[in-house]
Amino acid sequence: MKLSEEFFQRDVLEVAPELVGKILVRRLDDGTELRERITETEAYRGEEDKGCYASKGRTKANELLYGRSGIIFMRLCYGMHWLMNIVTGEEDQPQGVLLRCGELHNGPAKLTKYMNIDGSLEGEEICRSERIWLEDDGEKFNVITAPRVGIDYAGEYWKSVLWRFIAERK
DNA sequence: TTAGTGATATCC
DNA sequence: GATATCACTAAA
Repeated sequence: MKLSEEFFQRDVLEVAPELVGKILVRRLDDGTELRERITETEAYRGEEDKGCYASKGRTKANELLYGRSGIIFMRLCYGMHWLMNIVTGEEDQPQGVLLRCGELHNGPAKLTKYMNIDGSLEGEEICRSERIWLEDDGEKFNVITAPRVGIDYAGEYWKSVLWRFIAERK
């Protein structure tokens, strides 16, 4: 079952843990379908979240985060790694889910590399796209929480908040 | 541990 | 305009 737009229209703190265990499907131009279960996500929420791209206000680069839910927001990191985010929540609320790793590939950039995901998917609507979408196969997982990674600069509070969600098979 | 890589933010 | 920073990975 494909995930609907309503799924992403809720607060990121509801969407992120529920996204864990869902299946990311990527259809390449030659018709090949790649699928991988998402095993780890992170929530980024609002301008007050120092770890969020939007913490320094709205810019051209993070504009998509403020947009409608279900839109894919790509970030090029360290010049060579694509990280994939999905925008959630209401319009004008900068929040989104980072897909941090899949069942077969640990590491956010490995996931996108394997899936052939790059800047060309920026702005794609994940509920309407023919190139990439998410499916729910009904399988349930335990979701454990942990502090987010890679935001040492964000300060003690935002560093310690448990907005990282990891799947654990039941 | 360190190099590689490039967009963006921040500083002149 | 320049440079400092960054949610990473692979190779050593």
